Amino acid sequence: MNDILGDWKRSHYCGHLTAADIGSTVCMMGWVQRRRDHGGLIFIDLRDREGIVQLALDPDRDPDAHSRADKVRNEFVVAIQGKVSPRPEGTVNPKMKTGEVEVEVSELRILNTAQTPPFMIDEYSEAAENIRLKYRYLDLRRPTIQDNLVMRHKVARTVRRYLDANGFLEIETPVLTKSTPEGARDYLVPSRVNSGTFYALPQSPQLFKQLLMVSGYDRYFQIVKCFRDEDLRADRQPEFTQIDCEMSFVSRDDVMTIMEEMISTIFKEAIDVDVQLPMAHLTYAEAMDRFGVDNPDMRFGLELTELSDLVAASGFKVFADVVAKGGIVKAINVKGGASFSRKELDDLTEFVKIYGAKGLAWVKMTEEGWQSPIAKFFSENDLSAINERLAAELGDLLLFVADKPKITNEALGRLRGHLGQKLELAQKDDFRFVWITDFPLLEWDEESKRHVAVHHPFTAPMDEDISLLDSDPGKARAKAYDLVLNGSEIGGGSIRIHDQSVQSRMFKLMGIEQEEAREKFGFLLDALEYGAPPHGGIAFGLDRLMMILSGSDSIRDVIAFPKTQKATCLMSEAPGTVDEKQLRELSIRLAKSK
RNA sequence: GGGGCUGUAGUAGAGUCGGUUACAACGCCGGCCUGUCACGCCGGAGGUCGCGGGUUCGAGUCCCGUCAGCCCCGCCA
Repeated sequence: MNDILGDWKRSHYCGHLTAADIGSTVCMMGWVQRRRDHGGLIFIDLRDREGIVQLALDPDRDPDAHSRADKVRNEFVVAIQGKVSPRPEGTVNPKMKTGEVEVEVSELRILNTAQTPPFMIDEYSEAAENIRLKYRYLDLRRPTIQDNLVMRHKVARTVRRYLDANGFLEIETPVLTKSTPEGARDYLVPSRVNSGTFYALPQSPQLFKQLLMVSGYDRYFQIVKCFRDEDLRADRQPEFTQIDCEMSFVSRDDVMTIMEEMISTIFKEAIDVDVQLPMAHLTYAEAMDRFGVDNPDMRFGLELTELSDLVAASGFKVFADVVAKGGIVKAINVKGGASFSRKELDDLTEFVKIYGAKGLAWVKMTEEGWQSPIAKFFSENDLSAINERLAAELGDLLLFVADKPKITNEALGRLRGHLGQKLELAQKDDFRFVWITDFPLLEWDEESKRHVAVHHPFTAPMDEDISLLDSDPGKARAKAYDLVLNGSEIGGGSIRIHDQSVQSRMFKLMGIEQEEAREKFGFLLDALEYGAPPHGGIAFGLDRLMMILSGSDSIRDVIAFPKTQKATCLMSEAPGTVDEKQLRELSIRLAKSK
C-alpha cells in the first residue's frame, strides 16, 4: 500500500535548490534516480523535471524515514520533507548543479512504486530506438529529450510573442477539410453523416490562410499540425508542425525581412546565438549552378564548376558525347583529397550512382601531374585549362560527373554535401542561413505529361514573367522563396495569386480543367472575386528547425510521441483495426487482403 | 516499389573455421558496508540467439524466406 500525499505541498523543484536555500525546510516530490545504501546512511538522488538533488537519510537522526528509504527502488515516486544542509567538507559534487547541498530528510512518503524500467533513465544508457519508442513515457524522462521538448516550448513561446508584437493574429483552421489535387497523398477521414464521402487532413492550411486574407485579417499565424501520407525520412514525419504565416499588402522582401527577424529572435532566445541580418540571398539558378541543389549547405566551399565548354571537343568521348547531347560536365575540387584511398573513391562512385549518375571520374593531383584513369584522354592543353578553372593544386582531388543537367547537378550537389560531412567541414554550432529566390514557377512532369507547380498552384509568377505564361511557361519564375539553413529547407513561401483570372490561367497551364478547378477550388476562385488583397506568406517546419537548434540527428528526438518509419506508433500500436460496427456506420467494407 | 545496415539474458555487446554446459559488463535479487554521488565488496537469478524452413552427425554461426527497427532512392505542390 502506498503512502498518501495528504496535504503536503511542494515548496521547491529538485533542480532548483542552491546554497541560498541552506537552513530552510523544504518539501519536494519526484522520481528516485538512484539509491546508494551504505548500510547505515542512505543517499537518494531525487529527480524531477528541473533536475536532481541528493537526499541524505540518517538512521540515527530519522529512523522511520530511513527504514522507508530502505524499500525505495529506482523510479519510485516519493515525497519528502527535510532540511537543506551544506554538504560536509570534501563531499561537494561539482558535477551537479545542486552539488553544494543535500536534504536531510525527516519524513519520506512512497507515493507509488515502479517496475524496474527496461532501460536506465539517464544520459548514459543507449537503448535501441524501438525499445525507447515502445516505452516512450520512460524515454521522455531522460534529460536529453526533456531538454529538446523544453526548448521546443520556448521556441513556440518566442514565435507567439514575436508575431503578436508584429500584429499577427493566431487563428485556427479546420483539421477536417477537403482533399485537393496536387501535392502529397492525403490522409482521409470517412464521414459517417455523409456516407461515401471523406474529409482530408490538411497538408497545410494554405487555402484557409489565403481566405483569411480575403476576409481582411491582414496578418495571420498558427503553429499547426500538418499531415502528409508519404514515406518517412530522418527529417520527415507523417504529422508535423508548421509555423504558418500569411500577410496582406506585402512584397516578397517584406515577408522575408519580418521572418528572418523572427528566426533571429528564436536563435537568440533558444540557444543564445546571434544571427547576422540580413540573411544571404541566392537565386535558384545560382544555387543550382554553384551547389547543384536548391538547399545548399553554406558552411563550406567545394563549389561546383562547369567544364562543359572545355571538354566538349576533348578526346574523352564520354564527356564530349554528354555535352553534344545537351548534357553538362561539372566538377568539384576536394582540397587535399589526393590522399583518398581506392576504396573511398569507389564509395563516392557508389554514392553518386544513387542519384542516377552513371559514374564518377576522379583525378589526383600528384607530383607527376594527373593521376587518373581518364588522364590519357586529354591533351596537355585540356589538362591545364581544366586545372586552371578548378584552381587545382598539388594534393587535390578532382571529381567529375557528366550527365543530363538535372542528374549532374543533383549527383555532384549531394556528393558535395556528403563530402562536407565526411571531411567534417561543417560544424553543428555554425549556422548559415540563405534565402533561395526566383524559383521556376512550373516544372514539366514526364509521368503525367503536364506542367506541375514547383511551389504550389497558388504561387504568383514574377511580374516581369507574366507574359511568359503564354509563350514559354517553363521559363517563368515565381515569387517564391525558401529559407535554407545548413543544407536543410526550414521554410518556404510565396506571394500568392490574388487575381482570379491569373489563378484560372495557372490551373489551365497545369492541365486542371475549369470544371475540376471549380469542383476542387471553387471557394477560393469565388473568394478571389470578392476583393482579395495582394498577399503572401510562409511556413516554417518547426520540427526541422528544432532538430538544428537541438543538434538532433533524428526528427523523432524533438517530437514527444513520434512515429516509426512505417508510420506506426510502437507505444499505442496505432494504426489499429476497428470494430465491424464502426466500419458499418461509415459504409466501409474492407477489400479482402491477399 | 527498390537498395543498404541491424536483430544474442531486462539493456547494450563478445561469440574464432559449424563442435562440450552461449560469455563478461550494466541492470535486477539477496547479504555486508555511516559520506557516497554512474558508490564499493561478496553471492545469486536471468536465454524462443527476432520468427519459419533448409543443409549437416551437429547451426547463434552456412543457405532460403519472413518480420521488426533504422538509413537512403522513388515519393514528399
